[in-house]
Amino acid sequence: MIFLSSGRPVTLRDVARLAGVSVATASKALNGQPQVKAETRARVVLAAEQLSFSPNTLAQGLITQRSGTVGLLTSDLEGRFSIPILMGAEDAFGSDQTSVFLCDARGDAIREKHHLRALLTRRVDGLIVVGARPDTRPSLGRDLPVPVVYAYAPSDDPDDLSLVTDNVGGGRLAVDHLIRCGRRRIAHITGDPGYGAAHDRARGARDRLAEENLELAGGEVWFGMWSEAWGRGATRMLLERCPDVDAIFAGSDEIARGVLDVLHEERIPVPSRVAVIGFDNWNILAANARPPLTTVDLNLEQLGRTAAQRLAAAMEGHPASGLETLPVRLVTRESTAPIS
Amino acid sequence: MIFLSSGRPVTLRDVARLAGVSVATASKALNGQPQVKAETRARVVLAAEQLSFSPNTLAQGLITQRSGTVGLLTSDLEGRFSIPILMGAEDAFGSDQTSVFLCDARGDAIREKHHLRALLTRRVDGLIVVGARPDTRPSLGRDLPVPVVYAYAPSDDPDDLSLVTDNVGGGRLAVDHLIRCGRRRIAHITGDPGYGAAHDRARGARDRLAEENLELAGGEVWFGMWSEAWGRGATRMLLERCPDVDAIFAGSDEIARGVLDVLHEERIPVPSRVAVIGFDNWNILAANARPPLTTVDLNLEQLGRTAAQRLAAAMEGHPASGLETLPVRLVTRESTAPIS
DNA sequence: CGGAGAGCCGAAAACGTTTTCAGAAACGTA
DNA sequence: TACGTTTCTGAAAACGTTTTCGGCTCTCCG
Repeated sequence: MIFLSSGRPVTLRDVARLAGVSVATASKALNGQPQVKAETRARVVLAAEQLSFSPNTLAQGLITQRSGTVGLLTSDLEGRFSIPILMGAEDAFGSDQTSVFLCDARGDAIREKHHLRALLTRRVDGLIVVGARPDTRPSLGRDLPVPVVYAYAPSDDPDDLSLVTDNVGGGRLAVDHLIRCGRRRIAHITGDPGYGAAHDRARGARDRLAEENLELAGGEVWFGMWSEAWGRGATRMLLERCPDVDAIFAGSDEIARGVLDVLHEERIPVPSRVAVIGFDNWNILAANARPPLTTVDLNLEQLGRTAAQRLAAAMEGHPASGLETLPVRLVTRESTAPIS
Repeated sequence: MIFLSSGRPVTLRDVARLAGVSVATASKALNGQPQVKAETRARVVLAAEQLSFSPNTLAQGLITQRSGTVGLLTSDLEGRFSIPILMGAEDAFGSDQTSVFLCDARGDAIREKHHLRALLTRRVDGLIVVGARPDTRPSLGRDLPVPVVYAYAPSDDPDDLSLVTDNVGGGRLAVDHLIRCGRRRIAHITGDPGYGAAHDRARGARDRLAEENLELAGGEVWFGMWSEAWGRGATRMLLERCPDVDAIFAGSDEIARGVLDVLHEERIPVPSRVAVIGFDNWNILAANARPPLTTVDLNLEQLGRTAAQRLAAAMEGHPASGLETLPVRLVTRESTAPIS
C-alpha cells in the first residue's frame, strides 16, 4: 500500500515516528549517510518498508536542485528513427533514477521552443534532441541551463555534442559485403539527393569500389526518392541500361523493396544472379521481403544509449562537444550470397 | 534569459522585489486571483516578463499536490500502435499544462511494476496504459492513488475504464465497402487466431455478408499469421480452391501486401478483377503498395486524444468505467473500385 | 576524576511556491 | 469626526525533503 489508512500518502515523518527517530535521522538513515548507528538505520529501514514509503521526488528535487528527469525533444515521433533511440535512452538511465519526458515538436520550430520552455520549467536535468532526418539542424543555443545531446541529426554548432550514425561507413560496409560475395558490377539506387546522408552513403560505396578499381554499374548513383515506387522505376531503367548488373545497393529498405519487386517481375533470381542490399534494417520491410533482405542496421538503440550516457556524464560535470560518429552493422539475410 | 546574471534561476522573490510587492501578491497577481489591484497586477506581470520568470513546477506541485504530469506506460514502444496513441495523448494535454512521462515495460510484468512505482514516486496525476496487442490485459489494480485509463488493450477489470478500437465495426466496414463495389465472392485472410481482434474483425465481416445472404468465399476465414508470407501462402491456396473470388479482405496491411504480391504474380488485375482491402492503415505498407491499398484506419491518434480527455476528466473528479469502443474509418485508395 | 574526542542524534533552516488570515488603506456614511 | 465597509496587501504557515550544526552521551586517557 502506498497510502496510510487515512488516505494520505506516506511521508518521511510517518517513517520517523514509527521508527522512533527524527525526520533528520530517518532521512540520513535511508540515504546511507555514515553518521547514523547501524541499529538505528535498521529500524528506520524496517519502518520504511512496513509503510512502503517512497520519497516524494518533487520535494527532493526542490532541495537538491535536481529533478531526476530529462527531456527528450523529438521531431518525428511517427518516424521510426526516434523510437529506438528513445528506447535506448530510456534503458540507459536506470528508470528508477531518471525518468524521461517526451515531447514531439513535429518539425515546427515554434512548438519546439514551447516544449523547451515547458521542459525547463519542469527543471529537467538534461535534454536529448532527436532530429527527423540525419542532416544538420539548428542548435538550441549555448545559454541553456542544462546540458544537451543531439542524436541522429547533428547540431550546426560544433560546440554542441552531436551523435550520428556512420553513413559513409554504412555505404562502405554494404559494398564491401557485395564485393566479398564476388560481385563486380554493383549499382547504387538511393533517395532524395537533398539528404546529406544519401551522399555520404554513396561516398562510402564509391570509396570501397575504388579500392578494387571498380566503378558503379550504370556509371552514376541513381538519386530519386525514398520510396518503393522510385526503387521500381530506377531498377527498370538500370536493367535496360546495364543488363549485366550483378548487385544493387539500395539507399533504404523501402527502395530495396521496390528493387526486389521489379527483379521478381523480370524473373531475375535473387541473390543468385543479382544480389540486393538495403539500408536501415526496418524490420517490417526487410524481414518480410522476398527473399528477406540483407541490410545495414543503424544501431539506433545503441545511439540512444550512448546519448544517455554522454548526457549523464555532462550532468555529472563532464561535458563533451563535437561530432561523434557511431558504427553501423551489417545484417545478412537471404538477398545476398556468394556468386556460385 | 532564464537566468539572472548571477547564474541563479529567477524566482518569484526576484519578480516581487522588482515589482515592489511581496511574494504573496506576486503569486496572486500572476495566478489571476481577483483580490489584487489591476495596476499592481500589471506591474508584477511586467516584472515577470522582464525577468522571463517561469515558476518552478516542483515547488508548485509540492504545495498543490498536483505535479502536472501523467505517466504513459506502454508495452510496445517499437510497435506502431502505441506511438500514434502517445502522440494523440501528448497533444490533448496542452503541453504547457501537463507533460507526459514515457515508460516502456516491454511486456514484462516485473518491469511494469517497477515503472509504476517510479511514476507514483514522481507523483504523476494519472496514468495511461497502452497494450501491445488489442486483447485484454491484467488490471493494475483498484487501489492506485491516481486515475488510470487503458487504451488499445482493455483491462480485465470492468471497473477500470478501457478504450478500444472497434474491430467488429472495422470488419463490417471493410466488407460493406467491398459489397458497395459490387463484389459478391469475398474472402477473408487474417492473422493469428490467438488474437481476439482477428475474431472480432471476422465477425464484423460475416455479419455484413449475412445481411446480403452471402457467405465467405472459400467457406471459412483463413487464419494464420500476421505476415506477408502468410498472406502469400493463403492467397495461393485460396486461388486454387476458389478461382472466381472477386475480393479479398486482409486482416492486416502486412497480409494484404502478401495478397497483392501473389495476385500480381498471377497476373490477376487489381482492383478490376479482384479488389483487396487491408487493415491498420500502416502507411509505409499501405501507401507504397502496388496499387496503393484501401484499408481500415484505427484512428489511434483519436484514441490517444480521447484517452487523455477521459483521464483529465477523472483527474478533475469525474471518473468513468467500462469499455468504450471508438470508431474506425475507411481509407480508400486504388486497390478497390466498383466492378466494371 | 576531569577533559578531550568520537559517535550519534535532532532542531531548524532551506528549497520556491500557494494560501490563509490579519491588518492597513481608502472610502462612504452618519 | 468617528465609524463601518470595502479593497488591497503582506506575514507566515505549509508542502516533504535534505543538510548544517550544535549538543548530548559515551569512551578513553592522563
